[in-house]
Amino acid sequence: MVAPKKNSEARIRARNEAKILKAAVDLFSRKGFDGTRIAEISQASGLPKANVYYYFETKEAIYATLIERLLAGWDRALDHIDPKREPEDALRDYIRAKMDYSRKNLVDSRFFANEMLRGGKFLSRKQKKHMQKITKEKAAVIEGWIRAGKLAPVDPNHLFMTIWASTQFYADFATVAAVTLCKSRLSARDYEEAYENIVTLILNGCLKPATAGTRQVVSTNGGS
Amino acid sequence: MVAPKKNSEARIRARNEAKILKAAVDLFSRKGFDGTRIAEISQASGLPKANVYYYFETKEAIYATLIERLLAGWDRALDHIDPKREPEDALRDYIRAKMDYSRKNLVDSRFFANEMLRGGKFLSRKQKKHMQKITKEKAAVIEGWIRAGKLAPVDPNHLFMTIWASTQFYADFATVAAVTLCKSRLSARDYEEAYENIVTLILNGCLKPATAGTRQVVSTNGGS
DNA sequence: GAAAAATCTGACGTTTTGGTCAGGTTTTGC
DNA sequence: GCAAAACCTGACCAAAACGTCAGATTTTTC
Repeated sequence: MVAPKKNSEARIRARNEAKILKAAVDLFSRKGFDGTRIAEISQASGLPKANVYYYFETKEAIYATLIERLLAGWDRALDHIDPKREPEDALRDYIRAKMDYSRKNLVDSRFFANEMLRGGKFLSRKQKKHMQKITKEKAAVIEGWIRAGKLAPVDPNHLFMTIWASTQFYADFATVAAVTLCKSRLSARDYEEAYENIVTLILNGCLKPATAGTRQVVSTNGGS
Repeated sequence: MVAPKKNSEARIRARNEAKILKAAVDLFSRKGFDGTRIAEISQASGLPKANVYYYFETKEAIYATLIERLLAGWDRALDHIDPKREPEDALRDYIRAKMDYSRKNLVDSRFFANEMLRGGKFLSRKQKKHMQKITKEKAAVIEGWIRAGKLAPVDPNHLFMTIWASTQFYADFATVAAVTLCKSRLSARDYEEAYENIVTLILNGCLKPATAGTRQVVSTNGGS
C-alpha cells in the first residue's frame, strides 16, 4: 500500500508464473495434458482463470514451458559419468543422483512419464537431438571404460536405460512399490534400500572385478 | 439377411464390447482417463456414441472393465518363479515373459502406467491385496533360493521391481528408448538386445556363482 | 503525484462434453 | 412367421470447458 518494496519490479510476474507452473505440473503429472482443465490450474494456483490467461496464451504454452524447464535438468545428473573417474564411483553417484531426483521431484518425474506415454509429441526435434547428443557422449565414456577393461562389455545405451527405468520406477509407480512393500507410502528408508539394490545389481552386473580380488555382492559404502 | 449364422447368439454383444474396449484402452493409454472423451472412443470403435452407452453405463465402467482384465494377467508371468526350478532359468524366463508382454502389449502396458501415474485410484483394495499376496508368495520363493545359497542376499521385492521397471521401460518410454538408440521406432532386435542386457545385469547381480566355475558376464543362450 | 504500464477480474460467448431418450431396426425363440 | 428381446441411433440437454474482453486496480516511472 505504502512501501512498494523495492525490487518487486518484475517480481509479480515471476511469482505468479511460478504459482501457475507449480499448480500445472502437479495436475499434468496426474491427469496428463488433455485431462487437465485450465479452471483446475486456476483454482490450484489461487489465481482467477482470466489471470492465468494473462500470463499464458494457452494451455499448450504452460505445458511447453514445463517441458523446457524439465529438459534443462536432463543432462545435469549425467555429469557424474566423467571419463576421468573410476566407473564404480561414477555409476554409483549417477544412480544416487537419479534416485534422489525421483524422490525429491516426484511430480516432475511423473510429468515427464506422462509426456512419454503420450508419445513425446511435445518434444521438439531440437530437444530430442539434444538428449541424443548428451547420451551419445556419455555412452562413449562407458565404451572407453570397457576398452580400458574396467567394465564388462555391456551396451551403454541399454545400461543407461536400465538405470533410468529402475530409478524412475519408484517415483512413477509409487503405488505399485507401496503395495509391493506393504506400505501406505514409501519412506526415505525404502528409497535407500531401493538404491542399494539397484547399485548392487548394476555394479555386479557390469563391473569387471578390479584385479581379481573383490567380487560378488558389491557393498554399498557401509551400513547407513 | 437370410442366414442368421447360428452361434451369433450373444456374439453381437461380445464383438461390440470388444471393439469399444480396444478403442478405449488405446485412448486411455495415451491420454489417461480424464483426457479421453467418450466421443473419441465412439469414433475409434466405429460405433455411434449412443451405442457405446448402450453397452457401458459410464466411462468409469469401461475403465474398470479394462483394469480388471489387465490385472487378471498380472500373476501369470510370475508362474515362472517356481521353487522347484533353478533360479537362473526361472529368472531368465520371467524376464523374457515380461519383456515379451511389453513388446506385444504396448497399449496395455501404457494403460497400466497411466493408471499408476494417477495414483492407482481405480485399483480396488481387493485388487491391491491380490497383487500383494502373489508378490509375497513369489518373494518367499526367492528367499528360499537365497537360503539355499543359490542367490546372493538381495531383497526380493526390490529385485522384482527392478525387473518390472526395466522391462516396462521399453513399452512406456519407447520414445526415450528410440531417441537413445537413434531410431524412429524400436525393432524386435532392439527388444532382444534390451532383454539380453537386463538378463545379464540381473543375473550377474544376484546369482551366486554356481560352484565357483562360471562367472562374469552371463551369456544369454547363444547368439540368436 | 500524474501519466503510463502492468496487473487483475467478473461477466460473457462459443464449443465440447457426458449422458439421455424415444422410437427405430434386427435377431432370436418357438 | 410373429412376438419378444436385443440392438441401434439421430437428436437433444445441461453442465463444463476454453478463451475473450472491457474496464477496474495496482505498480512503476519520471
